[in-house]
Amino acid sequence: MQKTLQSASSSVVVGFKALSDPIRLQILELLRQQEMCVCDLCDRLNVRQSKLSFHLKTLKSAGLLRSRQEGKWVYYSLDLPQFAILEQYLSDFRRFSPMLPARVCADSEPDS
Amino acid sequence: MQKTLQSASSSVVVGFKALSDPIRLQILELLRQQEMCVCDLCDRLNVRQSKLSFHLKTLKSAGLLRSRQEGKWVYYSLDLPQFAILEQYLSDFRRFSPMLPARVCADSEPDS
DNA sequence: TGATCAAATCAAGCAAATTTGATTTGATGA
DNA sequence: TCATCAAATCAAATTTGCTTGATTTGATCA
Repeated sequence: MQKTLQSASSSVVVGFKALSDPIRLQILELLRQQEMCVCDLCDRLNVRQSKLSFHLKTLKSAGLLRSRQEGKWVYYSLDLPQFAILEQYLSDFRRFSPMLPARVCADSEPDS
Repeated sequence: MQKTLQSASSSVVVGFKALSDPIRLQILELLRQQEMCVCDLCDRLNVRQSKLSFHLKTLKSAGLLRSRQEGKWVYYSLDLPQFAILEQYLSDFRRFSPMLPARVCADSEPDS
């Protein structure tokens, strides 16, 4: 059973799941510009702190964010390598799809 | 309010959501090789027909699959342009992230 | 027309993710 | 030590997504 490429490792599923929420994409888009602390993100996104904390945890678990503590504050920033992995997973679909014509759906036994 | 790039259009969220399920990734990986009808996918993935139908609909709504009817059968295949859009969305994070150093979290008024 | 088969749809039940408000943790500084 | 503040955690309520079995739709063919 040869696999053409990687077979949906769970880190890919987790990555895409992390990307599948509007608030989380907004977080990422803000952090694309610069590292930010939780309180800043709260202000800019206008969401409650516990809610933000939940989504930050989701993104961090997925490997998309890193965090760093400085005094009372915790700064979050993008963890770019994981973005590259997901990007690669997607690009493989385009690169290796043979664009074959229809496969005839033989009702049963292929019978040589 | 200038947006650095696209701002998480809902089609991107829907796309990533569609990609965030193991069964759906398996479907895509099978279809990377060739177009297939629902019954073939059922056999190969060993899932019930109604379940598969649900996931195929999810993928198609997200723009990742196309379908084509031929007699009693419906053939599904990858819809590659949408893959490229999601790929582009991800790659923009890597391309335009300035990798700035820490942003100091000034408690309140910036006070010049 | 009626039988058959592939696929879609539907409603009900179940599982997982999200939101909310309250509480806890942990660092800072008086 | 105590007060304060940023952030994480928790339990409960809610919402959303998934699964299942049954039914419906629609095409084919006798």
